[in-house]
Amino acid sequence: MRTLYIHADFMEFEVKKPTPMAESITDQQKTGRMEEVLVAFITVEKNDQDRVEAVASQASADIIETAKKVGAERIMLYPYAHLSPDLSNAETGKRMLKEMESIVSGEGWDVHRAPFGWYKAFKISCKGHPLSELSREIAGEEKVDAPKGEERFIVLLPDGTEIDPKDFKDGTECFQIMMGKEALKKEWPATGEVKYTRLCKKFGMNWESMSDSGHMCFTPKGALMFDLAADYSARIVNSILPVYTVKGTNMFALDEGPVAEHAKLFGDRLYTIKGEKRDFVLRYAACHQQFAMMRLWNISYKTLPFGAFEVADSYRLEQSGETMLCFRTRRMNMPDMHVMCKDIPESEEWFSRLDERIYEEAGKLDRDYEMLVNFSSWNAYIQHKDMLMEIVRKHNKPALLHFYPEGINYYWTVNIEYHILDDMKRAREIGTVQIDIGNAQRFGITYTDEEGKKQYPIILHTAVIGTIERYLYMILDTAVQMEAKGKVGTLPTWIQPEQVRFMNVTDGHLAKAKELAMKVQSAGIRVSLDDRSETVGKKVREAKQDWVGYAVVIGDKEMESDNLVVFDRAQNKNVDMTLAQLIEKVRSEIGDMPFRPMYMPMELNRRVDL
RNA sequence: GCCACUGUGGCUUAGCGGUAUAGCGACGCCUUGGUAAGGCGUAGGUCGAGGGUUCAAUUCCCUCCAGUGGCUCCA
Repeated sequence: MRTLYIHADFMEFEVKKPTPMAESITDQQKTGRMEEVLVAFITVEKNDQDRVEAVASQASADIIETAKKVGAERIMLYPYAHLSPDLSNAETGKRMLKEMESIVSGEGWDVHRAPFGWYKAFKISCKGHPLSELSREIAGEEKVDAPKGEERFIVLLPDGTEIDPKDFKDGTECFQIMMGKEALKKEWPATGEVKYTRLCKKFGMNWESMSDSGHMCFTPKGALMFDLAADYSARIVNSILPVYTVKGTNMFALDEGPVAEHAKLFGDRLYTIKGEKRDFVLRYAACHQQFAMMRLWNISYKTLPFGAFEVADSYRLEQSGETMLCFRTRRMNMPDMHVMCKDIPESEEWFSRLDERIYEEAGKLDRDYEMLVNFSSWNAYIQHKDMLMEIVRKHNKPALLHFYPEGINYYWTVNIEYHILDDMKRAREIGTVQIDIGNAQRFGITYTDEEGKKQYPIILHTAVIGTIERYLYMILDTAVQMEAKGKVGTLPTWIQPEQVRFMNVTDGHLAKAKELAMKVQSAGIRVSLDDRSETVGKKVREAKQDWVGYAVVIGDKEMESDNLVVFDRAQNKNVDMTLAQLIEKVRSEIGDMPFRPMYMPMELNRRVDL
């Protein structure tokens, strides 16, 4: 259906002569006039024929909403065949208009339906304000997954008690805020100034204005941090179980059955592109690729469980007004692992282990999670209750259980969203783990069991540190919160773009500074050299602004002695140490975290201003 | 997507019906300086895009685009 709305001072019409499909009308119905009216010109299309009720209710709702918004007092429904080349048959058209008339009047509106199938003359006076003319296309999609029943929430305590969220007053601030938002539909608390974007800019993480909304670009510092986080995500999964690392494409044809089915379950937010012959969906996680590969693998029960892993560029068409730097993007990078398990008990065992690791990784950044546990049905809760109780007891914290309306065919049965409380007092989901019982069958992934029979594995989905972007968000937010407490904001040493910077006092000290920098660099540390002809004060100022971990001035004193005066950002003071001690200190802080060399020249004199 | 606000050189920004501030940065010269900005100078902008009102629009109005905040959404 296509519609055109005009908010008018008045609208009047008069029928001229009938067309062959004209409805029979009385003399009284041959003219009509309304004032302060929203006129809806309506074209019923062929597509609407098999779903008159859905279209009529959607269109009526939209008309009423618009009428309220513009402040119209009355509504006129005006059949108007000229908005579409693809008309429905006359029967459908008449039925649609009558249906809409009854819905709109049922809502208490003064409504007038102009006769169908007559040539009419009309006079209209459009108000001309911005919303006074609007057009719509109404698809009237049948809601395939129409929720049956209500969603509900329960707070599950470590002692096994189940509490209604509105009666639960304990738990962390994060838990209360998450519960308020999710279960009690409370508004977020008032937010302060958004501070993390300052750090995004400082470290070169920005929107790319020449792309679609929600696409980020990273200049060298950000690119380096990004890659280090991605390296780390790979290291984590490989330390958990045997992992097959793969690389895939990011687009899949929508005419492939499993892809289409999976897409349907994902709902809107699909990012699609047109190809030459086929239409494609951009993957919203690594699922497609890994499942498409694994359906071809010969898997024995002896090799289970194992993981498949990729840092997958993933795409979701988030609403444009909803994008948020490093947190909600249309293109994101998900370190996505799927764990193939032979049965439910094995999947629960590994679900628990992944949960543990997810908490551990937040802990390494001094952050803590609260759990939002989603169930696709009450039965799923009963089925996994023992596992969940074990998890809740282990963390000794409540979990907010969310039950989706029954009867929706989700691929997962249970998933946990792990939320942190950020500087703006918002609960933000970072990590996740899910149990998937649907996709093995959908994609035809099987393993051979002890008796030589084909079985469908249970698949766990997990992003242990969340998307790379969100992990960076958590790191930057942690730094923002340090500053909020009056401390100097720092990044963990391993992910600092520049761990050490040397700066010479005069030209005469440059060779020495460079020599020391090279030594530090060869120890596997990112080091820069401020060789510009600037004053020491200025160099130090900029080193501090750049959040360099350790800054060392090289002058006459350092020419003569091995002792260095090192500015230590974390302590925010100067510390005396030798070069060997400095190297040892930085290396031990990096520990066994990933290392990459700098993504830009060592010498500041050579650097362009980014 | 909806509502509100914002959009001025690479960045931060002043201003306003008569084509525009300043700082940082860049570039040049001087300065060889010891832990958060050394000095002087030069270049760089058709004030987000399009349309309208006007003798004249960066300034007022409309539309669009982009960003920010809130809402909604987040199988």
